[in-house]
Amino acid sequence: MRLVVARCSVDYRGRLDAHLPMALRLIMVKADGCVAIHADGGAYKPLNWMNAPNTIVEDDSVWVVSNPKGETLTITFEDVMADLHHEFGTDPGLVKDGVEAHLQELLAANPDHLGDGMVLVRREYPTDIGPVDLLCRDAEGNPVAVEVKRRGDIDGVEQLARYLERLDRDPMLRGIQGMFVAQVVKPQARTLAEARGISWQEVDYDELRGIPSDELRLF
Amino acid sequence: MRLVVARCSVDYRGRLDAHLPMALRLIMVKADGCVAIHADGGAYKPLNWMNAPNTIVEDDSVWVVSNPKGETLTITFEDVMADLHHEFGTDPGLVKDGVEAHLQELLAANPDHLGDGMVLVRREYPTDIGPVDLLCRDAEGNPVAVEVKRRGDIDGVEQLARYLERLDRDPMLRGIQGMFVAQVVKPQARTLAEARGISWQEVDYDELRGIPSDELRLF
DNA sequence: GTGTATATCTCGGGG
DNA sequence: CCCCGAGGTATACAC
Repeated sequence: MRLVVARCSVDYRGRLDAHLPMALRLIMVKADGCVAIHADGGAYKPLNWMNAPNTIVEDDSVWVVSNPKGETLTITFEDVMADLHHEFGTDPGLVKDGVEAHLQELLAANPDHLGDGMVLVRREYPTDIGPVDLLCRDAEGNPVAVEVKRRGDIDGVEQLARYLERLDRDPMLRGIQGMFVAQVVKPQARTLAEARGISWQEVDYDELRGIPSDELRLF
Repeated sequence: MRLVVARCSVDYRGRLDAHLPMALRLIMVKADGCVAIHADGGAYKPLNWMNAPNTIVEDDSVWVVSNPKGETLTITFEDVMADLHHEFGTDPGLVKDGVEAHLQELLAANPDHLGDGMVLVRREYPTDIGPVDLLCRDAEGNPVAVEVKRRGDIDGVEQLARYLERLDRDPMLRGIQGMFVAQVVKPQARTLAEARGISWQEVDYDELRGIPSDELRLF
């Protein structure tokens, strides 16, 4: 990784045009060739960047970074305060816990949490436009398609509605109900779900995690 | 901005749990207190981060970064290869051109581009689920709701369909037509639009920019 | 490769 | 403050 602290101006031409006036900034060049221009604030997103793969041409006080799509990032240097280089090697990588996939696993192991007598038929039940998260049957044996999200937004309701439209065509699943499940279901999503005849439910991740995996199946 | 190159392990506890094993990385601390841990690859997104506002407690070889929401980022150092500090000052900021808002302005100024005799009624016409980009009337005086996107994806068609559903309930707008406009309309979006009875159109940004602002209104 | 869904999304605007 | 939409979204994964 190369780190350059310098006064510079930057121009990006590509999917849009963007210009950065001359100022002191950090230029970060990673081993894969990607470049990011950081100001001294504003979360982790750089002011400007260029992802790998790309080629960097250093000419005197100007760098031109270009990629195969024809986008270019031009950095014009005025003053270089620091310029250092370190070899990091490949990173062992990140271990995550608590994302949607895990929420889905927990609900699959504890379908009762979604309603008394609810049983799991299949996770990732396929349709011709993609898999629905959980296919269940309720206490009366009626089919229920469950869409799981960490954040319950309007898009997720649309997604579930598209699945339901397809699933309902299957004679085995005729009259299938939809259930939208998330840690937080946003107001817009609630309204749309209700308008579409889809029930919604908020679940607590920590509470779910506290439940031992489906003790009810062990009787 | 403070830049530390060091062997470290990192643990984040908050919206999810995440762990980074010991390895050589860059720790970037910006003037507003936000912290980002970068590996030597993987675009501009850091492996781990914590946004401002937060407090950093440096204790021997361990940093604990915490924010008001109760999230914590713990960095354990083994070897520090570099540690430098620079004052950047506030950045003059980015100038952008070519995003959706500008496309919408250009079309609002030149509704004829969307069809002969098309006139603008209002930009950002409100509905109870959000504003539609442009409300127009065609040469026959029939209402047309226009959704403008830079990239014409399936989501945009869904969005327009939702607006149309609401707008059609207004007696003044009964029978309203939909028009989906983007620089590129993806095949899936075309198919969905046609299935929904929504017309679609691709527009050229540079061509639009070349048109002087609505000369047809000056007759 | 395109298409689809997720994200500790980030960022900005409006109520 | 939250809600909502856009993004040069980036990223992973299926087809």
